[in-house]
Amino acid sequence: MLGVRKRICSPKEEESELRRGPWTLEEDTLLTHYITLHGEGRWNMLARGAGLKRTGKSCRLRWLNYLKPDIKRGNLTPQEQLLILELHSKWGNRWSKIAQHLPGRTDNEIKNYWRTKVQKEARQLNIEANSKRFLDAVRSYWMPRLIQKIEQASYSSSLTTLDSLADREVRSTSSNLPVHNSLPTLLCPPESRFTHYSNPGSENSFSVTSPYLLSTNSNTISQQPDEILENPSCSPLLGDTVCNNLILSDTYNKEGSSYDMDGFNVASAGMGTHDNSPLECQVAEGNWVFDSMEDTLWNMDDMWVFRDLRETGI
DNA sequence: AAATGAGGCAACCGCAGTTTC
DNA sequence: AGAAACTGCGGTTGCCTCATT
Repeated sequence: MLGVRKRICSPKEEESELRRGPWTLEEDTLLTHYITLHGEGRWNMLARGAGLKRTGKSCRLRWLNYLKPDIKRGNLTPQEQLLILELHSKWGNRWSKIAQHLPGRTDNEIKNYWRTKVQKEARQLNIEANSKRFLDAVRSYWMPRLIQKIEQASYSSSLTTLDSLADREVRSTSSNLPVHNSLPTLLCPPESRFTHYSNPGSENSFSVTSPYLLSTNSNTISQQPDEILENPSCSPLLGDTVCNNLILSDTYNKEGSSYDMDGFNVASAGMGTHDNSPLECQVAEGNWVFDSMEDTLWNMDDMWVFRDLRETGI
């Protein structure tokens, strides 16, 4: 495709000068500075304008996957992992589409996560990662485990909150904060494909009737009715009873509310009963990342359970 | 201490769709 | 209108780091 458009130099000349491989700090600075002044877009022109000996593609990739200010760093949170699993089960390898629902995460990062973590586990278990069997396992075992992790983290954080309140001698004023009587028990017999949580001590009890479908727009999560409705296949799998104070999303709000990402639903404090209203979450931004948690989706318990699952032939 | 292997991730490639001239 | 350039996406590669032998 030889250009009709004006070129500063011929493609061959240009190509011979092009740099490849890892970006240097100087290149990063040049790119960031140029984009700060002139904005994104027209990447080939931008590359030349910034004085970078890189292709426009390379600049775009570097910016979108690494330099852009709102990019999140660090391990994926259990919530994010859960969302990835759910959305992947729905859309497959549509990484950019999935990434749109995880603010600050890039398609590349999600793709890498899937390939290094999820596919690896599937390989080790001799299951095709895109098979229905694997999908069932993910939905029946690993998603609940993640939810459990999320709730446990929530529980810990609420304890921490209470402790810190106590330290400040104001605990008595916050007696309305719910305290879990017990952690949820995962009751998930191998023969069942459904997920059940129970927390006998909790008065709050909900039913999950649809996938944990959350969509994001900027920094908010909003339920997207169409997407949920177009995915009836997910509902039966997740139409399970969940007790306790935790549910990720589910019944979309017919009034069309949206939720703050920071409020992404690990419902703990102040949760009412489920009455088809959107569930809200009291997890503050600082708790969104569970540093102490394993960054991997699977742990040894998961593996043990899954081997059990294999034997039972799901 | 050196060699080896695995994991993680940034970057590249090829293709398809869109935009620009 | 059509060719060229641009953009975005998904798949793949290769390099770096760290753990293990």
